[in-house]
Amino acid sequence: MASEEALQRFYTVLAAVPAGKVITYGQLAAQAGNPKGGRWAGYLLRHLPANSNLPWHRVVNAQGKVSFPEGSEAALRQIALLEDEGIEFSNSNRINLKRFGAV
DNA sequence: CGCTTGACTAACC
DNA sequence: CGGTTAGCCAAGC
Repeated sequence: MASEEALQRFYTVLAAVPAGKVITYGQLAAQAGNPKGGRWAGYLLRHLPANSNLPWHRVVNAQGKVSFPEGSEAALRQIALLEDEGIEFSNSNRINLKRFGAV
């Protein structure tokens, strides 16, 4: 089914994101075959298998920011992982997608 | 089958 | 730049 193929592409693309780079939900969904599946990407990431080695932390929204409320443990964890990979954050926890964008 | 919800995005004001 | 509206996708009830 196309859905399963899209899902496979989604995981493939996500796994293909190099360390030190980030990708937006929209781009991720677009490369997975759903140019308008931004929400779909978010849904999948949210229901991601716990024992997967997928770099979910390299996925940020179009604003170059974490899609979690600032201060939340999930957001802090993601930011910490990204910084550990060399990603730099601006004064507002924003990432320069022009520099760190995987696309 | 139809409405609501959600880790989204772009356009508009 | 912040708040609102509309569009899209898939899952849950």
